[in-house]
Formats: sequence, structure tokens, C-alpha cells
Amino acid sequence: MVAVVETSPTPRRKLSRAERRLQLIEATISVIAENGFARTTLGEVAKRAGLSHGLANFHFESKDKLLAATLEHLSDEYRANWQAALAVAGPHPADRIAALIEADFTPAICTADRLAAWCAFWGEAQSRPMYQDVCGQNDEEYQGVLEGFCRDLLADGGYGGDAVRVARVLRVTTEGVWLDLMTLQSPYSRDEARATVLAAAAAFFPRHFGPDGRLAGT
Amino acid sequence: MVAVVETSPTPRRKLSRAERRLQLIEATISVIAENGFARTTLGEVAKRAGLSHGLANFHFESKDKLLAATLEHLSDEYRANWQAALAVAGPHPADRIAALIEADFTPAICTADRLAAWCAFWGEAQSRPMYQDVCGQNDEEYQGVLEGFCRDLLADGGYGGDAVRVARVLRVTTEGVWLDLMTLQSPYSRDEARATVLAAAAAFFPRHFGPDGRLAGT
DNA sequence: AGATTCTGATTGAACTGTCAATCAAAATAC
DNA sequence: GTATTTTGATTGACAGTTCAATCAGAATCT
Repeated sequence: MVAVVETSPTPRRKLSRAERRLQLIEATISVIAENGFARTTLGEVAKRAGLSHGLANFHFESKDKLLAATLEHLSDEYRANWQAALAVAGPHPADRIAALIEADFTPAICTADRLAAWCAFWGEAQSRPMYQDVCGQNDEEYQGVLEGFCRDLLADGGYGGDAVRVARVLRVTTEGVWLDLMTLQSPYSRDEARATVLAAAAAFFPRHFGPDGRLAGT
Repeated sequence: MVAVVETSPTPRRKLSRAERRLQLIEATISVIAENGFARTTLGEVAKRAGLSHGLANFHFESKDKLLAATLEHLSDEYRANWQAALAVAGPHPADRIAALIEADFTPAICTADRLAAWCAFWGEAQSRPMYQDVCGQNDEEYQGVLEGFCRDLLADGGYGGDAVRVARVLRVTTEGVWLDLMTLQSPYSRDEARATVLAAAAAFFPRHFGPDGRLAGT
């Protein structure tokens, strides 16, 4: 769960400032995933990190700022993930769209804890400016990049349709299947979730995407 | 905001049991929409309904049960809405799919308060059995009905594709654009949201749906 | 190297405010 | 008159925040 040390019986005071912050953020993700936003307390976060509850306020000044830092961590991590995927993807717009979809289901990103935390933040987004402050820019960047690839592929492939709406469908379908994995009584697998997004891509770009993803040789 | 009385200076004891419960539920929706789940208190709910705070516990036994009743109200209302839309829709599967999509954007259902409340409940769904207990059956019924129409239209129109995944894309696209309306920095309009879902339908069923919805004469 | 000082991370108790739940009394309906 | 609904004060628990004391490790001195 916690990505850092916290192993030996006396690991105290071993971690740097940044590592300690990260440890508390990971603990926060875990608590939010398990208890929900409304029942996330500093005490539980500290307990899960094996630290005293005063520390959270020492490192983050307030509960709100800890939550904001947690969301920022998730958002930056997400952005770094899709940008890394694009860096090794082919130049064709279909390759780049396929890379973006695939990136959303990377095991490192698409974990139960992280998905649950994302959903919890979305649920609170309406009532707190925090979400838009932290994620607004990253979200717009992602939508813009995906829109560009969709525009290219629509033109390149001679497809009809509006790039903005196509990109939006692909993005919200991903978010939607994530939500399904959290809220459904009997959720389907991560592979089925990815296949669902690819089915949408195949509907918009039938000569570049098939039921199993990117079609070769185009 | 509140759909019921609360007008004259002394409206006390005017409403029946069911009406009073509904009044408290509407106030709860309003508070959740404005403050989020984590900051929803019984005191604020009662205040918004113009009642004293002891009443919430009198009519619903506990805060949890008030929240569950609120979710149940939303879920039943949603179900009644799409079933009413189906009752007046044509028999062709494309007509029925179009009716379901249209129903999701009815002004009575697709209000800022209700959307925000739905998102808040989704955010808490992972950590409380409440959501699945209350909505699981309705959600499965909706998915099953939509799947049936998709299966019929895929066969009838000679389309390729998997009915389960097509239905899932249409459903989560609707949920996704709802979420967008809540979380985006500069959200688009309800009409644009509906057009986005219709764009997805047009991708799967190009001979039955166009950019502006259901195509006539098919 | 060993002793001393300094820094700032860490703890845990105390304080404060808030909220859900309870309940006795008042108001209202039947 | 009796039953039901409503009020508003009270209670107890709990969470966020503050803070003084502690302590580990780094830096400095001899």
C-alpha cells in the first residue's frame, strides 16, 4: 500500500520531507478509497501511515491542503502516465489515440484505490473549488490533445463527425467504465472495461480500430 | 429550490407525513448539491426546509436513513422518467433508444441540483453498501432494457458490434457528460451534452441516427 | 574523533467547535 | 381528550487544530 520505507521496527526520522509527504498522501488515497470522502479523518490517515496525527498538520498545514495535495498528486501522476505513453507511441493519430486509451488502463494507474479516490474527488468537485483549481488545467490539456488526434484521424481517414464530440465520448467513456468498476453490483474486468472504450473507438474509426483495438497496417 | 410549501409565516403542521418526508428529501438534495456529501448536516437540511433539526431524526430515524431515502427517491424518479418516455415512444428499437437518451436530458431530471447529488452519491458508492442496495436493481434494469434495444437494432440494421458494450458506451457517455457538467471549468450546455450522446449513437447506428438525433423514415 | 550545539521532525495531550442523536415539553390534529 | 407532530435545549462523541516537550540526526567546535 505505502510505497515507501516504513519496514524496520525503528524507521523513525529516516525519510526526507518529500518522502514523508508522499507517504501521507498515499495513506490518504488509501483511506479515501476505503472510507469515502466524508469519513476520511486525519487520525485514520496518520494511523495508516504509522505516524501520529499531529504530523499531518505539520507537513500540510490543514486537512484541506492535505486533500488538495493528494488530488494534485493523482492528477500529476495521471498526466505523466499518458504523456509517457505518447512518447513511445507511433506518429499516426490512430496509434496515438490507441496509446492514450491503453494508458488509462495501465496497472499502475488503474488500481482500485486510485479509481475510488478519483470518484470520491469527482463527487465533491461541485461544492469545492479545489477540484477545478487543481485538475482544471490538466483536464483541459488532455481533452485538447485527444481532440487534436481525433481531428487528424477524422480528416486522414475520411470519416464524418465532430472531433470535439468524438474526443469527449472517448474520454467520458473511460471515466464512465471507471465509475462502473466502483459502483456496479457485479463489476466487469479491467480488460472488459478497456474493450468497451475500444468498441467506441471502433465505432468512430472503423477502418483503424477493431473489436480488439488498433488495426494493423493502416 | 424546495418544491413544497414553506411559504406562510406559520405553515406548521400543514403537511402530511409523506409530504413532510418529501420536503426533507428535497432539502437534502439541495444541501448535498451545494455543500457536498462531507459537509451535509442535519441542521442545514432542517434549516433549508424551514424546520427544526429534531424533525429529521423524527421522520427518518437517522442521518444514514435520510440519505438512503434521498437516494431512493432520486433512483425511483429516474426510473419513472425513462419508463414514461418509453411508454409514448414508437416501437422501433431506434425510436426507443432515442427516447431513453432524450429522457436523460428532460429538464425535470437534468437539473443542476439533481446532477450534483447523483455525483455525490457516486463518489461515496465505493465505501458504503447503500448505493448498491438502493440503486443496484434499478441500474441493472436500465442496462438490461437498453441492451435489448441495442441488440434489436444491431440485428435489424445489419450492424456489427457487441450489444452489451454498445449499450454500456451509451449509458456511461450519458453519465460522463453529466459529470462534465459538474466538474468542468467551463461546462458546455445541456443541448451539447445531449448532442454528444447522440454522436455516439450515430457512430454505432449510422443509418438510424444522425448528428441531430434519430433519422426519420427508417 | 568525540563532545556540544542546533535544527526541525515528531509526539501526544489539550482545546475548541461541531454534529448526530435524545428527550421532555409544547403545539397541533383528530 | 388522546395521539401525533414539532420544537429547541441538552448531551456525548468525535474531529481538526494548536502547542509545548521530546528526540534523532546534522553541523559545528575542540
